[in-house]
Amino acid sequence: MNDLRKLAPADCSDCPIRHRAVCARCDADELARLDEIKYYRSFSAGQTLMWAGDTMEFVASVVSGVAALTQTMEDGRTQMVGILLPSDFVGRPGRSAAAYTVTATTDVVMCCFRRKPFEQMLLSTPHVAHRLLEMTLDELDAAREWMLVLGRKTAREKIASLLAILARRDAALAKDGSGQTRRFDLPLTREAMADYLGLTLETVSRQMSALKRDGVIILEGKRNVTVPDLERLLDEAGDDSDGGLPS
Amino acid sequence: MNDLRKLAPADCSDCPIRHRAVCARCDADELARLDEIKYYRSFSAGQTLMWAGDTMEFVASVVSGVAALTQTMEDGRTQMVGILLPSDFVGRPGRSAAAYTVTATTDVVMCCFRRKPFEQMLLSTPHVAHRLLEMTLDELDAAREWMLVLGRKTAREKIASLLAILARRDAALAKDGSGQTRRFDLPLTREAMADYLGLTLETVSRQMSALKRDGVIILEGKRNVTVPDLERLLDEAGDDSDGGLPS
DNA sequence: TCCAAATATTGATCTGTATCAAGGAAGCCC
DNA sequence: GGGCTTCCTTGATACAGATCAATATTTGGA
Repeated sequence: MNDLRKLAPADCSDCPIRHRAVCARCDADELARLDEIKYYRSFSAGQTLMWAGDTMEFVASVVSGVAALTQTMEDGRTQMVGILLPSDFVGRPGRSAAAYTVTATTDVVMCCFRRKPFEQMLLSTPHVAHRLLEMTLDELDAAREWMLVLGRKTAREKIASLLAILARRDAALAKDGSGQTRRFDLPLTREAMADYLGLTLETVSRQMSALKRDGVIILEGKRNVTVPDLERLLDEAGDDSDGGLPS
Repeated sequence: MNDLRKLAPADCSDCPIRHRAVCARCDADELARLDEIKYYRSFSAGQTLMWAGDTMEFVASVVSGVAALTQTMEDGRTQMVGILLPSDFVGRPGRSAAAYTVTATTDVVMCCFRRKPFEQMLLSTPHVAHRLLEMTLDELDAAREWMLVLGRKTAREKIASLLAILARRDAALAKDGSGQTRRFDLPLTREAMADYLGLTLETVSRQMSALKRDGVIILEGKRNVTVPDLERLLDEAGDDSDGGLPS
């Protein structure tokens, strides 16, 4: 995730998946086979798509919206372990039980593939397996980058890191390129941000206010964020200049 | 990592890789091809195998010893993002620059494959790619499990979580099965433990002392740990009974 | 065998974030 | 349009873990 490669291109608003996430190199025949085992599902904000431990009937890609992968301890402490943006893939071929709880944080449309036939296809279509390996390695990098955020950054740096990811993603989506000013809608509540960052929602709120007071971001309402100077934000995040993303 | 599947079986002390990590399903011909592009390298404790950003000439599997993947911020804050145990794989086919710094925490022997020919082999040998996908998914699960530890657990729970992982791994290696008492050598300094757990080394030391005082562990010297009651330790780690590992 | 360096322990104090608590703003249904 | 409900902000206080500091133990080399 957080990878430009995973963003839906403008010319496939219908199903970005077929073009990018799974079968960038599929021929017509292979696409037809995928179409056969594919179906769409919609979820509304707040809905849980699957619970950790559930049997998964499908693997899927996000067509639109944002979903969160979370792990929870017995006493209720919750950690978000991943965020699914359009074109991200969820599900683990070869394992039937879901490892995490998946919750829609906005309205979400998923493109699902029935698991068994998809696994068969993996075996017979090396470049699909290859693409999946590439995507999984990207996610592993993202998860490890996030470990640094969770383990070593201050609350302010954590917030800045999250905003930087969202600002870049949105800029890429909007294709407004290298414009200095970035403006986007937060797809997460303060509580969801806290769960992603290993903080409490009060601390998130305070740090958002502090970043606003210091002019690092401009807040209109609670969800609309403008970043007047991306460099400044990255600085606040403690990232060594480019944060590992191609731009 | 932290996966039983990745442990060297007793019958291939020479090179566990060929049997498990990469080519569990290779035929003689394929093994011969792998042998051609394979060589061994030794590193002594404390040595850095590669720096983040370095060009990697090879991908590799750990034959023996323990190595750490770390990320560092400009000001020196360091986070360990992975620990390489025997039979773990390191390197990213398709990308030449190393994403993390890799450091030997004990003496280490690696089984290296030259990168270019290995990538070729991946393309022509689907089950190797498949095995790699499986391993990468395991690592992703481990990384995400660790995100919960970093983001939400207390210092005491973090220490207990780390000890639990090491205790299980060692028990599996020693094949002493379900014996209640587990005894092993810590392959990490207090500082390395701190870097793994997102703590300071003083806090690690204090919590180790506290766990010792409370009878959760018995310490002989600084590095030899005995766990009289694994259940108790898992309890201290806050894990819901089995911590996600098969046993 | 002794010394120096590396590693670990323990204590005193400080501080960033959690926790507890009280409103305030925005959406949404009747 | 009033009154829920949900989400957010802000303040006061507490505490876990960081930091600063001193000492102890182990290791390795001459």
